[in-house]
Amino acid sequence: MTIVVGTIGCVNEQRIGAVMQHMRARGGRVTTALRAVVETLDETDDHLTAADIADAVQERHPAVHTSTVYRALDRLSAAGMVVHLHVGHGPTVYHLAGDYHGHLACRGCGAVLDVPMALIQPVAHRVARDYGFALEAGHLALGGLCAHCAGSSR
Amino acid sequence: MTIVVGTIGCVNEQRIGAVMQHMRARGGRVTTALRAVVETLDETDDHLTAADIADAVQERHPAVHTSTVYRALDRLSAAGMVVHLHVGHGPTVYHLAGDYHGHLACRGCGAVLDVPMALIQPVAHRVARDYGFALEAGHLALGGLCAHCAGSSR
DNA sequence: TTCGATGCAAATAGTTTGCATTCTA
DNA sequence: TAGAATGCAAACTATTTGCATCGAA
Repeated sequence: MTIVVGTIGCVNEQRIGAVMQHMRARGGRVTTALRAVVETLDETDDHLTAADIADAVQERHPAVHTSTVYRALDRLSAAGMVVHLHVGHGPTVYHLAGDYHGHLACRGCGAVLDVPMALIQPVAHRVARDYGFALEAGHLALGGLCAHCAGSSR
Repeated sequence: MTIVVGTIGCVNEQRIGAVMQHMRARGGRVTTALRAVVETLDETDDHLTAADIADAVQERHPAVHTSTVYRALDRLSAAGMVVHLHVGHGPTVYHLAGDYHGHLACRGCGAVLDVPMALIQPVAHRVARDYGFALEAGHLALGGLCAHCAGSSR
């Protein structure tokens, strides 16, 4: 799979179409709101809050209500097309399900860093072995201070 | 009036006294509410939510308001005597600062497992080396499914 | 007797829900 | 045209804040 990393609006029509098709296949209906939510998530590499998504969607479709965005995200999550994660205090953030990666959240500036899952694997193995615990590391950000904030705080 | 703590209440008068003294030393005042919050945290090994703490405190001191509990927890956190962590969706949970440990939170049953920090160290080192990220692993629970829930879900 | 802490009420943020209506399949 | 999805308002949970009052040092 190719992920084009562009700054602005690199709409990946193919990927969006695939998501829509998947949603329809499982008995859901493809609506303006659903499509707009997926488009918004597709246009960025960031992790967006529900409010971010609602704002972006409403720019093009003012009638779409925030609660509809939440429901679309629920639907997409249930279908496994969207992943959400919790970042410390802050609100839940969402991104399209793609490569499975871990997250580092800086409590200084709020930035969320994606890290390869390989980095988390050793811990995942150990907690599985020692505690029988099935780690879902993509679902939660590890907290701390990023290089910049750690530097400026001393 | 003395109310004997029913069930288990392994009250550690020494530890509580130490916390109180520390709070006084830094210019704070030792109040009924503050003491009750610390006692509540001292009486358990669990990680309690603000609501849990408020309930327990109000059993003995009905006048203590929930917002006072939050303020006491803030004060104790600022002094480094209490640590809080975020567990997935759920509310923030608190415990007395003691040994520094990591947390595994089961999204099935909500249980929070304490794990020795040594288990997290390898990851902490790698993110420090590769990203300059200072991991604060005690502050966030790693999500997943505990042995029991993972077992019953298949 | 001062200033930190409290009680209360009210505000806030994030998210969910009930219900009548709309629109996709 | 059936029932999934929506818009809206209202509820809900967790937490914070303003302000007058109280009480520890």
